Amino acid sequence: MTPANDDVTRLLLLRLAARQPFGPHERDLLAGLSWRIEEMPARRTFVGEGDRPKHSCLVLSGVLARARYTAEGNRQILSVHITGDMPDLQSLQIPHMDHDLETVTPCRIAFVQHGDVRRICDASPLVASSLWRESLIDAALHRAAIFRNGQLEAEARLAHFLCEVYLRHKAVVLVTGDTLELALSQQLIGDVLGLTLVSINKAAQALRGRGLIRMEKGEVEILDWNALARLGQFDGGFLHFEEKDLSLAEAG
Amino acid sequence: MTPANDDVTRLLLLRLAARQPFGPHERDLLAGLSWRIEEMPARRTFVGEGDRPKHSCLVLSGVLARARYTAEGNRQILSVHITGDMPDLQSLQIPHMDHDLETVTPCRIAFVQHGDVRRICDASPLVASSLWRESLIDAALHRAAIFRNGQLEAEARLAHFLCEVYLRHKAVVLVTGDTLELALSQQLIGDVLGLTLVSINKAAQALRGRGLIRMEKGEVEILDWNALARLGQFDGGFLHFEEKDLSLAEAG
DNA sequence: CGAAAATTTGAAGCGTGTCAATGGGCGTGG
DNA sequence: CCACGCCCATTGACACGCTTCAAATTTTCG
Repeated sequence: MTPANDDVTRLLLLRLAARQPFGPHERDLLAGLSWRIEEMPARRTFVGEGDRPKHSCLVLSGVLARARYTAEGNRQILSVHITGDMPDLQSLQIPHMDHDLETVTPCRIAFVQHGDVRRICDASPLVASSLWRESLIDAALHRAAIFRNGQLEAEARLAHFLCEVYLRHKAVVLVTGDTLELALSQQLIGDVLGLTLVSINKAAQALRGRGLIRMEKGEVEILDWNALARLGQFDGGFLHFEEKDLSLAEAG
Repeated sequence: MTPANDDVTRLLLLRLAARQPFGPHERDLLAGLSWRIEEMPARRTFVGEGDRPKHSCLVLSGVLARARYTAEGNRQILSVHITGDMPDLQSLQIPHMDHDLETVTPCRIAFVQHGDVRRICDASPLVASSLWRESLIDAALHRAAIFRNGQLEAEARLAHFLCEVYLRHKAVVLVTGDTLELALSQQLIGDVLGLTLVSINKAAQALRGRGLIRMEKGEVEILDWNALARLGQFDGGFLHFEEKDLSLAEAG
């Protein structure tokens, strides 16, 4: 166990144990995983659609996206991932990737072999179910995206997305006050919301005009959480945080 | 074990064992589950957003949908489910429902207690991972929906949806030739695709006009699978069927 | 400092939504 | 048996939100 490996273990435990109490047995199993850590530049596709990965990964820092492309080359971002997320847990159980995995900003990513993960899942139902739960929360995020992109118009979509991103950053303590560093271009947000960057730009200005957010140079500040959540019809419940996390969020 | 219970077990094994070989131990565990079977009329919401269900369910017959509603009362259907699907597996691991579960047509549904399912998961990592896999395929369907609704326009969206529905019906042998019984109103398809029934109607006519489908009285016939799949940019891979299933589909 | 990327703005075009009206199919009840 | 009502499919006109196209400006980074 290198020190780097310990850091990864800490981050993983922080996430998994937040929703399920672990005993020493589970902690040992998780601490026994060996991770390969890799630095990656922005905009690199490191797992492609159709691949059969033999590793899963954990985001240590940076922003990463899952995406599919149309025949015309347009990108639909399926989800955005930050520190503490495991964006390709599904590859553990279903062989072929149905989307790409690409970095948005420069990232530090930790990789672990599928075989090792399967081994600790078999050794402990508690570990297995905690990872299962993570992948179910991932699916809940997908459902939120279907709802948001299908039913809300541009301004509300953006509001909804910012609420989600804010809460998820808060949960891993990447927020100072009500400001979060968000290195997401408007082009990228457009690809998330199924809109063009022109629409995003105008929606962002509308939200600024209403005094709901401040947004500049890769920084977003939530000025009026309640109004933003109402406009975006955002219900944080789908993130399935513990009560303590939610109360924190609502205080924000 | 009533005979009805045996039928449910058979259906469940058909689904789970298709992607993972089971031993007698796993078969016994699954056969030991006790199901409560219920008949339900069309358009009934039997699990609501915010509920904490203590059961999961398996669709025996009929069509069922997961849905969320906007503040204005508009419905976004998150997914459509048919015979053999387990649409609320997620409730096993995440307590609160983030959406409704409602019947579309009259349904026969089998319910099983969460506790019983957890017990057999703890007893066999193989059972656990097969259920986990099911929920991951569910998530893959969500991703397909995000892509489809975000990037394709009306005609292509409808084509994509029909391809998906066709393959899923075929996988559980609910198709005769290239015709499937599909008791889905255009209103409902609109709620799936994030479009109005007017758009669906026009898209359907366009597809008929191109000679790709026949669609009448709750029946859909695929006339030109390849063209339909191309138009809908549909790649069946995300359904993660076995090779045998896929080859069947491609022959269709 | 220069090149590339990101933001901003304006104008015009198109895909969907909205509104409205008609007709058909089917189960219920007189 | 027919009448009624409900749901569904169909069609047309118009409005509106978003896309497309284009260009200027600012920011970022090697």
